Amino acid sequence: MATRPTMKDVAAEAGVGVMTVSRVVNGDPGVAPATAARVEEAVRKLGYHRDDVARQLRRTNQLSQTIGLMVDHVADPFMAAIASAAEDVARQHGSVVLIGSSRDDLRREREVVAAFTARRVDGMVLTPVVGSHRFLRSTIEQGTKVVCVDRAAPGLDVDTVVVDNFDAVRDAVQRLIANGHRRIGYLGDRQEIWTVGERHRGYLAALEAAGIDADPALVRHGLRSGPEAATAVTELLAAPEPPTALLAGNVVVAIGALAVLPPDIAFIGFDDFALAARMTPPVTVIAQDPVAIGTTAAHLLFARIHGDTSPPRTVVMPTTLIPRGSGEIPGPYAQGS
Amino acid sequence: MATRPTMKDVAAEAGVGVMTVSRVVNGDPGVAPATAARVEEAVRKLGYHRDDVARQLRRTNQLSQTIGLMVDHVADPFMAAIASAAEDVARQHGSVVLIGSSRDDLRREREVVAAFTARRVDGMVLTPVVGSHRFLRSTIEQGTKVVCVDRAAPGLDVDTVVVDNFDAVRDAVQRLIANGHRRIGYLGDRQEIWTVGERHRGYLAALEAAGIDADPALVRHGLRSGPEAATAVTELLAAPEPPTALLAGNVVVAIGALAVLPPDIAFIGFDDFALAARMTPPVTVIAQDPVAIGTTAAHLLFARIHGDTSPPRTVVMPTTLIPRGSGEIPGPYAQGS
DNA sequence: TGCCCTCTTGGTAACGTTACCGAACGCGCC
DNA sequence: GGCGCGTTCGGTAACGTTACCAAGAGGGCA
Repeated sequence: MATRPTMKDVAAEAGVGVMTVSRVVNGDPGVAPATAARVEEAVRKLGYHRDDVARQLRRTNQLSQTIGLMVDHVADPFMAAIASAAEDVARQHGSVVLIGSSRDDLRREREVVAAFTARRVDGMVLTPVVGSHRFLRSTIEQGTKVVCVDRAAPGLDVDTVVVDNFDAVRDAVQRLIANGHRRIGYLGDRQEIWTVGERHRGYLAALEAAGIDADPALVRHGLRSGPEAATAVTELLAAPEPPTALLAGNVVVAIGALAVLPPDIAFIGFDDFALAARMTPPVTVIAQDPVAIGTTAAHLLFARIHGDTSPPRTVVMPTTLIPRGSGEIPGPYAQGS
Repeated sequence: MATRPTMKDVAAEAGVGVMTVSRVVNGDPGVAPATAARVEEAVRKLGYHRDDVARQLRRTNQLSQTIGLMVDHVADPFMAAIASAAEDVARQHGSVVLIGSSRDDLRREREVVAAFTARRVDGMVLTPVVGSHRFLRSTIEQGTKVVCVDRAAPGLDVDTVVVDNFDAVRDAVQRLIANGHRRIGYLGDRQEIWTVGERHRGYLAALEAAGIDADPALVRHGLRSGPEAATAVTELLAAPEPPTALLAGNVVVAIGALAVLPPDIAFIGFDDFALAARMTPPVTVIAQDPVAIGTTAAHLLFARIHGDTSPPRTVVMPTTLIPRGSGEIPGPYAQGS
């Protein structure tokens, strides 16, 4: 196994100095075309690739052209779409993306962030988990840019891209109420997650505005997977006074719930998903645009990396309620029924 | 904005030499507890993080604890599952993952691979695109390990993890034929992609074995998105002699096709997807296990990184045909109908 | 007391690159 | 011819870390 060639090897091969090789490799001006050709020939012959590790070390206050992206779980389609969008933007800026999953574990998030900063990322996009993010303080102070996406990090004064979770869920629940439902179930992930908390608040606000007492028996928090959500639905519906409508707080929960949901129960899910329109009945959803969210977050990050020092801002992206049928199933109090 | 502290700063703060700081930071033995405590205090006070860029430079023949993962498109749920599995394995080995998408573009693949090697990754997992991969030769010779996943790279002698694409599709098409279909449509991505070619060959083999002439009018290649697949289905079904059954070569095509597919056309898709069982009719699929595939590929890669020098091998993971209904719709030649 | 051995500690030289400076060369002009 | 200038090139010193070696302190033993 050949050892990796260095500029010195290339220089020797081409009969020039290392500085000339450096200039050619980086496309710097001031090299005679004939010399450059000789160097490029040597580069090809030896299979030389510039070593960015050494390069970054020397160019201390330059950029590493690397950003980090930490999401809850890469396999989650919503997060995957954000990741893909972020990667596209990074590419436009000549950067690559380090990826990591927190799996909703603060210790793991810490480790991922540490691994990122140790690799001198220019900045990172995070979907923060529950807990204190004070450990990010020193990282930020040392110049690493941070943008939060999907979830806000309370106590951390950074750019944030979120959607109008509270309004969206409140409006959706109001819609269910208007369609004649009073016993509306709520299925959500861990309530401590910012997004989840906002959505739950929206649910409660809609009930309160309609003068409906919130029944804790209709609420299930902490659902982390499809099967957990399915079990929760089965249990809710087996209760003495089952709900006539359900709201699912995210797409994982929604898909899990739909696997066992009878077609006569009204249903609205947060996040759109493929084939929602082909279900029986077609599924009404609160749609957000993960590509737009990821793109916006990445643009904010690169603006910071490139010197934007304006005060941190929070961008609220819109959601759209897409009525397809499942959310329009009338409830027992529907007018005219 | 404070500049990033170095070991020298910590050493000055703690009143020790840099070597002592290095030892403490790396948990090396041979430092008196009292001294170590003083250093750790200084580390905390200054918010010091080890600079792995400099570390890697010095430890030239050591590992960078970074691997690359290049897939066609991160947002593709199949690829996202592989990415997630690979990240989990990487984490077990204390490594982080650089991610990149080729988007089926050889030039882009080259750039991503170059960006990976420039960052001295220990190895990479690739889903190679169409084209020659000779440019990987020098990278491999210089010690970067490569594992191909999902698709083989013809002409590249590396570990590869694939599924039995040919057999799986041939068996699925045989099943459609046994159910009375003779005009069976095929919807696929670019035929030049290894996986796609294998699946198409399986389709042709099943037809030939049954003595059915392959009708090119029933075959659509090069479908890169859901909408393209939907259009293709609409066109195929509008033809004078439309197919009575369809086989979709991957999940993106399948989901696109299902958006417009009438319920009386038999259908089998490659790759399982959420809620396939809840469609009307429930969708028969050839399922592969992306988590197992990604995990296997990552394990192979780390085995190589840790010194495995046995000859490259190809691991063929199993697929499972899951009959749910859509693939069992009888055709015009069904017995007893 | 002198010697050796262990424990702890620090100095120095790399790793591969680039920033900074200076040198060599050719050319035009006084 | 001498001088200045632009072009092309190379030497040297960093970047922050670790490998290697060496040195001082302290203790045990002859």
